[in-house]
Amino acid sequence: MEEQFNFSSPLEKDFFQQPTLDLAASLLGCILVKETEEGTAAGIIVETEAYIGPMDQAAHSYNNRRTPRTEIMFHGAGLAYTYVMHTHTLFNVVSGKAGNPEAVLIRGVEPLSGLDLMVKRRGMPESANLTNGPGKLTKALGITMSDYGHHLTKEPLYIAPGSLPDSISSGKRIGIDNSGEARDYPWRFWITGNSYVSRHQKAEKTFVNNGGSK
DNA sequence: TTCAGGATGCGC
DNA sequence: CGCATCCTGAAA
Repeated sequence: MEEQFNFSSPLEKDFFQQPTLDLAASLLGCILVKETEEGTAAGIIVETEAYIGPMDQAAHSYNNRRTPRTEIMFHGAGLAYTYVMHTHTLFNVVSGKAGNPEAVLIRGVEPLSGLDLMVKRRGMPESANLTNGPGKLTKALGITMSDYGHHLTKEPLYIAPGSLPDSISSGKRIGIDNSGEARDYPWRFWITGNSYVSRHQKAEKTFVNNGGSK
């Protein structure tokens, strides 16, 4: 029998309008859903990084660099920015006002449903290794370059509200060692202690929530 | 630990 | 053309 998944409705456009650093933190705990003909897979976002193009040397859109690849980042918050690095597709949520090329990279998710599909796509048994990295989670969820420019408020690729994390940590971003002083910006956010975070690193700050839901 | 894979962008 | 990159899996 076909399994049915009922997530909350997708987040609305307004959710994505917040400042990029706030959005990067707010996305933690939210649910990333991808529907394909093979089935639906979804995961809880547990790790993000902010890229603020105009002044961020680590961003593809640094200094407002505008190319076919970065073009979508100029078209407003809530769009999907996917790109290929070596052999892997990476997924970002565009943020900022139209004309400001900013985005949030999704670096880790915790499987929530469609686990069998993720195992099949990754060709390995269930473990944190399934989705604990930006290139791994796109493969597990079935996110590809065909999702480039899709608005994340609707099927087949969307973000739904989840639960508020108990604690959020922040620190330096990963893999940008040749980006001048931007390499040290504390623009990486993760759910404290979650095992689907891509790399363990000392937190510069930790924020504990008091309760509530989102 | 090193290294290849291979899309994209940039500089020569 | 050569080289670097918001990465990953396999080899040594």
